[in-house]
Amino acid sequence: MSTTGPGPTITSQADDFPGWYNDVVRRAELADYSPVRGCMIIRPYGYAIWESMRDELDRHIKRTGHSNVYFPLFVPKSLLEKEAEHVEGFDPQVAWVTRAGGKELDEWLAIRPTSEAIIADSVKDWIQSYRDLPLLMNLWNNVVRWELRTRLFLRTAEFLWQEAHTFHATEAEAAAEVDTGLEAYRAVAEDWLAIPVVQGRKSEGEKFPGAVYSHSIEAMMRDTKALQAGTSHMLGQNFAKAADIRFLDRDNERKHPWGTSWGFSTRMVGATIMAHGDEAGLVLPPNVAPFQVVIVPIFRSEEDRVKVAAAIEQLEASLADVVTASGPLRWKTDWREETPGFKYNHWELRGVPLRLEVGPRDVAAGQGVLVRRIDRHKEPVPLASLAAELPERLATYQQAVFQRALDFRAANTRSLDTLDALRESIEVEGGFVMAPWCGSPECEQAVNEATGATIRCIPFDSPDEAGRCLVDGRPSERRVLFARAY
RNA sequence: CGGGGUGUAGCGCAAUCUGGCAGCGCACGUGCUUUGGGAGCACGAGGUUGCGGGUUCGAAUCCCGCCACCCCGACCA
Repeated sequence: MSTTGPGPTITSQADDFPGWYNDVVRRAELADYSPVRGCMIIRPYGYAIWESMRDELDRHIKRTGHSNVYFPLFVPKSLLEKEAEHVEGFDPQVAWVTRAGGKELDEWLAIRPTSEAIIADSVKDWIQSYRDLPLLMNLWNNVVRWELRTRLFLRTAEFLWQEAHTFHATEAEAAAEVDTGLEAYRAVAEDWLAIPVVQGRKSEGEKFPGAVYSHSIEAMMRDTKALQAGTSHMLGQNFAKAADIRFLDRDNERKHPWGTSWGFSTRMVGATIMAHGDEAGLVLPPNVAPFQVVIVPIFRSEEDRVKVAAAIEQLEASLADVVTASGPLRWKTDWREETPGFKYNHWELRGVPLRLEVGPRDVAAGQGVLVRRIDRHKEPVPLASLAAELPERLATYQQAVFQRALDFRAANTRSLDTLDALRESIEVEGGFVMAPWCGSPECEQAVNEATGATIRCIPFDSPDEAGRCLVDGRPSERRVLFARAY
């Protein structure tokens, strides 16, 4: 199955979601495979989407008092191994440099899978007094995790991300920082990418190796599977103890600081594709769309072309001053020598929110035909007033994308009480299932083996509700979120 | 790691069984005609048939070895 009409097509979302995803990523020119297995080449259109969410998150990070820094790509083996749970969790995924400068290295160098270890070691001299705290740092970098099964953007051996690392004098302060990080992710996901998320705590089995606890935001893709979209970790004093970081507190006692770390990666580009896309390709929220409006000129004769060009030129002059929620309006007029139909498909595949068709009939009427990508709704609009209306129209569109995702999630979330009902629901309908759980790893494992679903998180906003665990019937305090996940 | 499959132009494939000029569609270049939902015609460019070895007058095709990738399982999260 494929989209209608002649010309190249993409795999139908309904028939084969992974096939659809791959086609969209490749055909919309977001990314390519690389000569290195599991690694990806991010192309200009894909990188522009990443830059938009990166820049927005960076604003949140700086607004909340963090400074950007840089630490090395290489982590000495001895440092990576200091925190026992950490090294055990990452060991199979670490890539090593064993040879350099023409000889075997005395000490292997890990290519960072994450930077907790090297940062803890590096900052121990910076932290002497409670006056040196909190230390709030953030890195934008690349990391390598040697994944066996990779998918463009979603899980690649090398990926781009941001990792915040902070140190605090008290546990309460560190706990508040974990919330700060997660709130930044919620804001970027929901307000910028129009992806509604469930915030919650990870189960013991799913938390970050070396963390005391982990929080995450979880999003629903359009195949109803879950995607972890950002994590924020309470590291407690684990890494501080491993690296022997101590500070002298107000009470003249030497103490280990409490740490946090939180990360958000290029996986979110994949989330944006899968949370909004449809049979025609990408559907991008205006805030991240590299182009928010595309203008398609239509003409037959040279005489018509001149008239259309004049009208568009006049319109473009007014567009130059338009400011949207994500900065100056980003638009493009497509003058390529292709048919209008070709261009419609081309820009729909790329998810451009608004398309303005301008032909001879329109010019005669002083209007254009504005078409919304999300529902192909067509509307004649006067060219003279369009520029002034665009910020509002784009804001409305952004909200419509979010609302549609919210409705989709609601329609695919069920509250169930038994393992049989959960299995039936996961296998037949997919989606999210809210079910009571006693808290034991054994019952968590039992659900996973029976259904393939995992506990995505223990949601913060799930109401306290006494019940019985869906596996062993023991008392449960609240419902947790089960789903099959990427 | 086990089982199965596939490697031929940028992409998708045919030719392999039965050895005999390496082809088709899309994409790409030029020209003309076109342009309100993926335009048409003509001409053109593009190849170490995954790599190495063997058999043969002759190998994409047969034989041996290697490599890569995909699917299923296992493992991991």
